[in-house]
Amino acid sequence: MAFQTSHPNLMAVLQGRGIRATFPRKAIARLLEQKQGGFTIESLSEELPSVGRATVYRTVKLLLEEGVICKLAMMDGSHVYSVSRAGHHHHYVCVKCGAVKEFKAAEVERLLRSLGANVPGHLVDHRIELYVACDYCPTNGGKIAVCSNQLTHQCWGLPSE
Amino acid sequence: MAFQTSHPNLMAVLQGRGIRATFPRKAIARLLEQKQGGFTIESLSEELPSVGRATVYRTVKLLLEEGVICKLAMMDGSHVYSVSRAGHHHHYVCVKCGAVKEFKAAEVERLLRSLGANVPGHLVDHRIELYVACDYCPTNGGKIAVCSNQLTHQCWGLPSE
DNA sequence: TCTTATTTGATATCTTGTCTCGCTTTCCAG
DNA sequence: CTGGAAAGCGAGACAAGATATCAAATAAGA
Repeated sequence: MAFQTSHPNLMAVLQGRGIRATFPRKAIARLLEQKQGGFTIESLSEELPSVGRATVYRTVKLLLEEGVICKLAMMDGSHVYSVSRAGHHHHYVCVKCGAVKEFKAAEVERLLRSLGANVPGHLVDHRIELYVACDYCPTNGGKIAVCSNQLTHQCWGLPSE
Repeated sequence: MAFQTSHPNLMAVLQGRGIRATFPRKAIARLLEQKQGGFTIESLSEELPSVGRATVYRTVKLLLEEGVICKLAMMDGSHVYSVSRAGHHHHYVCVKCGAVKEFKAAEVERLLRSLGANVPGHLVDHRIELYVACDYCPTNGGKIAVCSNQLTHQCWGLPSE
């Protein structure tokens, strides 16, 4: 299992695709580069009241298409996003506070290859999410908004860089 | 990997919980017991025009709570349901026609146990979905509604019981 | 059969996300 | 530096999926 915490320059990623560096996009990129845990569109929008909701959705979609953030499904079907710091990976998600932690495991890839061999057709993609109740998290109804960066940080016991 | 095709009596499951056997519920249960592949709320509602949408949602929710059907996320975030015939299992989903096939694999369970050991907290649940493009399926924009029972059946090459 | 609590369907509402459109901003050619 | 075409913006309309409301209908035990 390997963890990586490089902080990509999200705006640069978009510009590399010929996308203009506007004020709203830079604000979103800057904010996300600092995020430790997961985030929702809702929470992003609240943290950037000067940016329109539509623009938040549009920018998140662009970042998703570039593969620098991930969209994951919570147990209740709602979505949480997280900045993708490693290459291909999967996620632990705290069902209490919505914190997200990436993990990579060679066994998972091996397993997928073996499962794919039994399929009538071919494997196109997959979704693997592990839902965790973090002992350090206060129960707060699963609303990520209540969970500050410090909390999501602490939740997974990450080093406070 | 093991497959099971028992057809549970869905209405009986609900009655066991003290829920009344009304006409709409019996109609939904009867229909689902015959379903081979996945289904959407939309498709259910179309097949049972005499049953109100709200009742379809309500009954599906009851069945979900009883654990006799599964709700899975497609790649685009939309949802497909399938009647759960085995115990704990995961799913192959055809991204072309929405057909769903259950699978059980001891390796998956082993892997989950090992991953769970590395978690700061405890594993509450997980989600594993494999997206497959079935060679036998006509491309139809991913709309399950176009895919009759025969088609989903044939899609996975199941024996025609 | 009677009675009551449950369930239903129509419809309103809510949530999440996309689309539209007039105005603003970016950024490059000149 | 500009000037202007093209890209991007925000507000709000719209769409899809799902839940809540409530008067009327109905299941099921007395």
